[in-house]
Formats: sequence, structure tokens, C-alpha cells
Amino acid sequence: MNRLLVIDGNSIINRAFYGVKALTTKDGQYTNAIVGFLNILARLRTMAEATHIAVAFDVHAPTFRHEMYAEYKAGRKGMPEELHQQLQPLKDILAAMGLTLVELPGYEADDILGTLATAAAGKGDMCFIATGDRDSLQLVGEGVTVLLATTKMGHPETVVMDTAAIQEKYGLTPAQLIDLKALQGDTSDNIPGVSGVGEKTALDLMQRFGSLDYIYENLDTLDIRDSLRKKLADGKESAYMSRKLGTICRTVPVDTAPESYTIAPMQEATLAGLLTRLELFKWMEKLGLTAQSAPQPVEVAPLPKGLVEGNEALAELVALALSAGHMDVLATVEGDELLSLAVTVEGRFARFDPLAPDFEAMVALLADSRVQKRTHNSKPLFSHLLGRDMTPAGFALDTQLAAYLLNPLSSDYSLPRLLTEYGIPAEEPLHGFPALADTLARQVEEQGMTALLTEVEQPLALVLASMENEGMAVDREGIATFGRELTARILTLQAEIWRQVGYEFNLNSPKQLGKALFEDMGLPAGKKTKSGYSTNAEVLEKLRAAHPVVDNLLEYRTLTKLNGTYCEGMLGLITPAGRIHSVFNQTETRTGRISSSEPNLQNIPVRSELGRQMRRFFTARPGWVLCDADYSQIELRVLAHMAQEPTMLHAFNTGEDIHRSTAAQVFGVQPEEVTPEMRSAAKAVNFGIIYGIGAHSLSEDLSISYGEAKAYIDRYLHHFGAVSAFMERLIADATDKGYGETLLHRRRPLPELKAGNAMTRHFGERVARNMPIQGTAADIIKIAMVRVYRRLQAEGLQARLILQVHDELLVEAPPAEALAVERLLVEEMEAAVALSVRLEVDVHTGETWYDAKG
DNA sequence: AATCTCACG
DNA sequence: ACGTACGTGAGATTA
Repeated sequence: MNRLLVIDGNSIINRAFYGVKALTTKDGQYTNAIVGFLNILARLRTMAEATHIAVAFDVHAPTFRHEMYAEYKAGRKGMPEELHQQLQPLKDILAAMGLTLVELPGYEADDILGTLATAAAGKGDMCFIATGDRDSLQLVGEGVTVLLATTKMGHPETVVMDTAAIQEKYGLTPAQLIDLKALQGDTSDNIPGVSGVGEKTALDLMQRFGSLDYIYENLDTLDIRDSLRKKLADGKESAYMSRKLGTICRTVPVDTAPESYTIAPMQEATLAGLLTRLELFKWMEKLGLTAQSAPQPVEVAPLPKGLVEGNEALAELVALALSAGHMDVLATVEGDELLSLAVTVEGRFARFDPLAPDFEAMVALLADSRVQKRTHNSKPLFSHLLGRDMTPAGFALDTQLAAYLLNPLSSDYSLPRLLTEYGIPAEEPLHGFPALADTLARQVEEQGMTALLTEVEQPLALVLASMENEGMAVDREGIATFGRELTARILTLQAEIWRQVGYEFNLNSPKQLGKALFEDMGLPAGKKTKSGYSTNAEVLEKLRAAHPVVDNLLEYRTLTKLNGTYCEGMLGLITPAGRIHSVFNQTETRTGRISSSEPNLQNIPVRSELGRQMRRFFTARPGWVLCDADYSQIELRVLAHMAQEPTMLHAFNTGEDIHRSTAAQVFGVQPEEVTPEMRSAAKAVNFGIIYGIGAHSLSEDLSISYGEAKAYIDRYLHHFGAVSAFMERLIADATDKGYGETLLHRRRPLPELKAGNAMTRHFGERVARNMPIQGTAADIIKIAMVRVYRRLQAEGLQARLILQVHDELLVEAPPAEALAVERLLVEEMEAAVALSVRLEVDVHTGETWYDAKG
């Protein structure tokens, strides 16, 4: 017995499109519907245990008039362009996967499904119809099951609909569904039904009387209200016409021979090419494919199969590396342990573990600058080497960092993924690595990022490894005590809030809180989120006057955040030595910043005084101090430089307060006459400019009207014409080139700028304005970090760089070195790059982070 | 796994 | 009719 899976292609791709959030390739080709479709397809195949598959698509004759008619007839708008552009690629993929497409011009997909299902059932085969369209339920019967794609609470779900399930849900047989629809109609399919009869009435009628014919044959004697009898009588013609329209045709001229839908072998090369072009690398891996045709295919030299193992080969390899002056090395590091090294030199390969006799000789090469090394993900290896007091040397290329620079939007820079992505076939990653390294290095060079890679990112990996190893001292007892104090207060607040609301509930649940505030207590609901009322601080802030419980809630939120994230969360990560070792991620952000995790030390509270107290527990080791240096207004300085805005340059170079000077300009007063309100408005606009400003958000931020906010922005842009022109140029250039870039040529692809959706495009424009500024500031502090690290080393100081917070560096130092470290920090940070404005650095020293932070 | 909220620059 | 300031990471709830 065959098991035929028939897929309603249009219906499923629609579900996929709206169910998967926007996703594009670097060039702006949308892929979300394709990804969603493939996911659903995989699920359906297993559900149906399909031996045969047919994928049906609607095709309408390509004349303009006909399309208009089809759209009219369907009562729907045509597909959005973002979906339409995915249709052909999807069909190509399905065909290459060995599936049969069925497209019959002029026939609805429904009718094709009906014909195939009826034919299959007639032959005693099983047929599974996959669709999101409930109309198909009428086809269910002996041998025919519908796999209905639904969305439950925003989650995709496939429901198996057989005769029993339909009976359960509607109390009707599949055939009766046709009559049901004839009565109630369906606006989306332009089926009129009986006027005045809706879902409830139609269902009731069908359940009581069983069929349309019975109803009309016995209309006069039916036990129904006369008003309904009249509606039915008036709508008789319409009802029968609706039944005709709503009955799926089962006899369209489509090939019903089962053997036409057997699943053919994948066309691997074709499929790999398609998936590569769409950057669907995860699917390539799932389907076990290696790329056959990459965007820029590379010549891969034939490599020996299998690894050379054994000790002689090892010793030989060390010698070979020394004489060649270069080697490629892949290290497996877990925790801080070096588990294995895989090495290739001049086409010779070996992999070995620490027990191999010549292991140390090979490790020694990692600190030997005579041998130039290429590797993948150098930071863990550096960390290991530093841990054994070795200094990594001669590292010429890190393919992970290179890949990040080439596309910072990716979320996976693992070696297997990159090999797939760059079209390098390799059974063993080590075999493909040399070719990958060549390709990446060439592309980095072509894109003008070699200096950024070799002078900034790669040296920085060593700095980050060192920072991670050093970690930061914390006062465990202090945090624990603070946490207990918070908990006590939290419990009091909770009890008081419950009392004020009138019942107990989970205060941490936005859903329950929303119900309590806006339904049970009747407070005016502000904004809403996807799934209910918004209860965020902004909303609560506006409600403070409405009810005293709101103040308590705000305090509850603040305290639970402090306790949960910063006390309890932190306590679990303190090592026995009393330090925490955050991870610094170098390939995470889209702008070039680094990020910190486990724990995130870049978001320790500072803005509120209570939160700031947390920083008293982040300290130098006993007897040492912390030196904290931060750039003053680095992003605005970068903006002034990049835009070459004369008034801003002047303000910075004469040491003026930039927000005050901005206010003076925009409000047309002398700097001394600027009021605090004017200054804070100017400050908000300055930030807005960096973020890609919108009048709406600015008005929110300043609690002023939209019109006033708009006026502020206009005046700003008028007074700072160079900034205005610069912003225009950023967008024009980014649109032109398809990416934004920093001073050091770091790139961020911006496919959003090509989107059809205006909101997406506007987002792209804001990013086009922001990324070059944020990214350049990131470039600058990265340079500074490398300089500071080297300088500390060169001067033989014990002080160590331990933390970066975007525009701030933290150094732990013996008190005797503090002064020198302060000077060194200022010098190296200010000299990191030469701009048209001077970079200004503030530095402070103290025993805790609280004290060191000015 | 997604959503909401909130901490930072 | 709607709704974004840019960039992150973490914890709790809910599904």
C-alpha cells in the first residue's frame, strides 16, 4: 500500500511566510517562507510516513487581466512581493529534493488535491492532504486524512483530521461540511451562502437536519423560527450556487498514477547550489550536503584522504613546520584543557593528544614566531597557553574572526558551517581548512579589512583571553547579605501589593499582573503587547498617580531585578578563588562591539543609586585597586569627525560641554543661558541622532508632543547641516553598496534597505545611520585595548586589563602602579586613533568599582 | 522556544 | 491603522 502525501503548496508557504520571522540573505533575498516550508515538510513526511509525495501549486495564466480576475475571485490581495520572490526558489528546491510538483494552469490547488486524494483512495492507497485550508476537510474519508496546519496561540501545530476528528469538532460528516458552507458562506472564498445565516445558525441547522436538500425539501415543516424560514427561502438559489462553488472538484486532468509521485533521489549538486545561494546552510547540513557551487567557487587542491597518525609523523611534522615557516593548526580546548591538536603542513596531516611524546614540541611551536600559524577560534587556545605562562606568537590568521568580519550577521561561525558556507568539500574539517583559510584571507583582503583583522581583531583575541583568565574579584559575602536584605524588603512589598490588589498572584507574571491592574482594579490600560497588556516601567510610571499599588510594584520590579539577576545570578558564578570570569564574545554583535556573558559584566547597574551600590561588591583583589577609564562622548566625537561638522568639532576641541553647546545652537541662546531643560532636550536629540532618530520616540523620551519633537529635530538638522548631509550620505552609500561601514572598514550588510516593507526599510535606514558610529567607536576602543595590553606588558607592570564596557576599560593594579596605570590608560586610549577631534578620557581609581567609577 | 521586562553603553 | 530610537544578555513565565 502506498502512502501519498499531497501538499497544498500555496497554503503551506503562506503559513510558513507568516509564521517565520523575516529572514534574508545578505543580498536581501527573503528566505523565511522557504525555511518554514522545509521545516513543515520535514514534519509532514514523518507524520505521514510518506512513500509518495506531490506538491500542488496554484498557477494562474500569466496575463495581467487574468491575474486581476483571479485575485478578485479569490477575494484576497495578491501575495506580497517578499513572499512571491520565494516561490520559484522553493519550487526549484523541492524538485531537486526529488519531489514531484503539480501545477495545472487554471485549476485551483484544492481541486488538484481532491482529484489526487480520490484517485489514491480508490486504489486502496492512503492519502494525506497537508494544507492550512479547512475547505479540504470535505475530502476526508476512507483512506483520506487531512493534516491541517493551524496556529495555536501563535505556535504552529499540525492537527490530524480524520472522520472521527471532524465528527468530534463539528458533529458532522466530511460531506456535510459542504452543505454547512453552502449555508454560512465564506467571505474569503467569495461564497455568498444564505444571507442572514452565519456560523452558529448554519451549524445548528446541519446538526439537526443533516443536509441542504432535506432542509429545502421540508422547509415549510421545519421546526425553526419563521424569520429564519424566510431567510432560507430567499437564499435558496444562493445556497445551491454556494454548494456548487464550495464543492471541490475531484476530476481535474491531473496525472493520478502513483508511480508519478515516488520520491526520486536528491539531485545533490543542484540542491547544494540552490541552498548555498539562499544561504540556508543549516539545511545543507541537515540534508548532508557539501556545497558544490558557492557564490565564488574556489579551486580546492586534491587532499590526501585520512589522517596521518603516529609519533614519527608527529616529530616529522614539527620539523616540517619549522623548515616551512608555517602551519595550520586546529586545537580542541575544553575548559582550559587542551585535548588535542590537529596540524597540517604542506599537505601532511596529523592529529594527536597530550599523551603523544612529541606533543610538547608541537605546543612549543605555538609560542614560536618563526612558524606562522593559521587557526580557527584562537581565543580558547590563547587562554590555555596563557594559563601555562606561554605567550602565543606567530598567529597570522583566525578564520573565525575573518568569517565574522565578512559577515557579522551570522550566528554560527563553527568550522563545519563555514566549510559548507564557502563551498569547500571536506570529510574532515582539517582537510578543508587550508582552502577555507585561503578563501577567507583573500576575501578579507578584497574587502579592505586585512588591517582590521590582523591589527585589531586577532591581537584583541589574546587580550580577551587574558581578561577572561584574570577575571574580577567579588565580595561574595557582601552580595549574599545585600541579597538577603533585598529579599526581606521584596517579601514585605509582595504582601502589601497582594493586600492592595485584594488577592495573591504571581507578581512576576506580566499576564497575571495585567489582569490584576487593568481588569480587576480597572486602572486605565496603556499600551498593549502582542499577547495582552503591557506592564513595563514606562506604562507603570504613568499610572503612579492612579493607585498607590503602582509605586510598590515599581519598587518590587527594581528589587527583584537586582536580587535575581545581580545577586543570585552572580553568586552561582563565583569561583572558589572569589573571582568571576566573564566570557567576552568577539563574534556576537552586528556592529563590531564585543559582548560579555556568564555573567554579563557590561550591564551591572549604575544609573540608579541603589543599583549602583552593587558595584561596591566588585572589587580589586585585597590590597589592590581598580583603575577605571572611560571615553567621554566617544560616539558624538566620532559623529563630529565623520560628518566634519564645524560647530561640533569646535565645541569638542575647545572642551565645551557638548550637550550645552548643542542646546545653545539649537535654541539660539548663549551657552550660559542654557537651562537644564534645554540641555537635557539637546542631550536627547544628540542621542537620537546617533540612533537614527524618529520624532515619535523623541517625543516619548522627552514627554513632549510629536510636533515639538519634530521641530527639535528639524532645528537640529538645520543648525548642523554637515550632520544632516552626512546622514543622508550614509543611507545613500549603504543603499548603493548594500552594507554600512566604519572608519576601519568594518562592514554590516543591510539587506533591510531593499525590503518592500516600509517598516523594515526604515529600520535599515536607522541602522545605516547608527552602525558606522557605534561600530567606529567599537573599532577605537578595541585598538585602545590592544595598546593598553601591550603597554602594560612592555612596562613590566603587574597591572592587568580585566574588563571592557563599550567605552570604558577597567584595570586591576597594585596601588604602587595606580598612578602609572592611570596615565597609561589615558595616553593609550586617547592616542588609539587620530580624529579631527581629540578623544577625551576620564580616569578614576578606587578599591571597588563603585569608587573607581568617577 | 518565545515573550516580556529590564540592566548596561 | 499602525509603530521603531541603536546595540547587547539574563531571568521568569508561558506555551
